[in-house]
Amino acid sequence: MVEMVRLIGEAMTKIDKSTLLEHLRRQIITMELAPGEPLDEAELCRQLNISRTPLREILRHLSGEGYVRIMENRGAFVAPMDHQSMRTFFQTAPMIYASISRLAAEQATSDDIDVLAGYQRRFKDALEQGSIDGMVYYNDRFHYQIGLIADNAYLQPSLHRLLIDHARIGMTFWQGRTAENEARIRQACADHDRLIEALSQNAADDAVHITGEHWQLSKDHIDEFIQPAPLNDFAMLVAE
Amino acid sequence: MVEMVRLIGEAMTKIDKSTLLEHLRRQIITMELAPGEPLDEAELCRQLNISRTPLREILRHLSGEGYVRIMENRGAFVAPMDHQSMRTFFQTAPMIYASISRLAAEQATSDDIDVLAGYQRRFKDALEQGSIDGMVYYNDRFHYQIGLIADNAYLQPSLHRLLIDHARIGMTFWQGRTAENEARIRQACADHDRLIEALSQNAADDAVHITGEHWQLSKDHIDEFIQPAPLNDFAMLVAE
DNA sequence: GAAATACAAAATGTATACAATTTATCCCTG
DNA sequence: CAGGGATAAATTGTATACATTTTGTATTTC
Repeated sequence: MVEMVRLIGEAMTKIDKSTLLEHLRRQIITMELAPGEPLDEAELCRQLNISRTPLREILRHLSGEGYVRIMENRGAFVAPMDHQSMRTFFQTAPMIYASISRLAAEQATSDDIDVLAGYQRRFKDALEQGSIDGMVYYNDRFHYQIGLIADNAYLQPSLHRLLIDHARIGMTFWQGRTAENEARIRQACADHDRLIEALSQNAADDAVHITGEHWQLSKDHIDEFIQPAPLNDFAMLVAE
Repeated sequence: MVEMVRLIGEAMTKIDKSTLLEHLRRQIITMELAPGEPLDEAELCRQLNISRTPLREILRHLSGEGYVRIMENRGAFVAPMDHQSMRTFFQTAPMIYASISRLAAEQATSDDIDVLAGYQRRFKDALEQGSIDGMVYYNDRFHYQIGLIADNAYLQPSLHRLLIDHARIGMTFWQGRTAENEARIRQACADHDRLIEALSQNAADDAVHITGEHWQLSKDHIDEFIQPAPLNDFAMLVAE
């Protein structure tokens, strides 16, 4: 919302296309734009201060990246999240994350690490300021950057789609105010530091190991949060 | 080229957008449009008989799928293939192919198998007629369909990008006129039949195994074709 | 009063004119 | 004649008007 106001505030000046893309990506992964929400062309044109032609190209670009779904003659929607995608997510993420981490460790240069450390720094800033949006965004950018370092054009599109939904599924991760969750977030932050260290030393096995722990931390939290509260009424009725 | 003429022939009638997409995809994977080739908007508009606005949206759609690369203010190009992408391809394909096969075997329904068998049938037709374009295209569709059966939205984009380059890297596979290569093509065709059988029985391990052999067959051929002809001049000069 | 149809409003899809950028050509300078 | 820069041509990017499709509403019919 803050971002939005800022952009609308500058609505008079010409804003770069890639900035608008980044703006929309951020709104989607932070769920400021909810999954499945319809994206009205006319309204977005007003908000972003561009005409329909470039907006439509931006929406199709985001569609290609998996942020948006476009239905012929029915417009654009924020990529939906259903039960099926959750199941598939947990099935797929560990393999891709591990592969990307290994490749990134093998490829990483000093410059790569600098960029990565920059995102981790901004992530920590957001953590200190208690900015949930910021944490979600820079955590995403951090892992996205590892994907860039891995430099595998075939795995990247899968990683990107996983990151979109990981950000959205994991929103609760950053929100919880319990002491236990506070500790988990700090652990995640520490994982990042360890991962940077492993990557900078091209220690592939270490990087994969840390990534595994990092994934488990996130997964445990989500499992716990989802913890199905079964409706026992039916069982009580038919049991005896 | 045949396709092209057909489309131009019908240029007067209105052609569906998805048909144009499919047409361009086919031209790209069969290398009728060469990797890196610039795609002139005006010329494509004339050929496809549409105006620039929908063409640009089509090109951006193809860009999202990895068939095309778009450079700001410099137009669209057929996705390039460099040495780096070859290396990455061989590194990545086995893992994704295996995963997709396993998931497809777990998910496959009778209807899925029917569609898959349809592509295999058309593949065989192309094989009988000696249509290289047809073999490349329906082989691609066959494996693409297995991706759809696997029904994993996170792995599909990676599979799709692999299939684009597999079709292009493997073009020589279908062209060779040697007896040995003839046998290899028939083996590939037989693999497809075995794979259909395994998928229809939801035999995941079998499907993965067959996929492994199928991959190895393709890889051996490509290895052999590429067979590096090392430049020994330098070694001779410095050796003694 | 519910269902179906016809009409009206709104949204998306396409064509075209214009603006901005890139690329090619020509001329000038050294 | 090579190198550099200004100008012209070509190409891409954007805005807008119009066409088509979808969606909502009201009316009709049973």
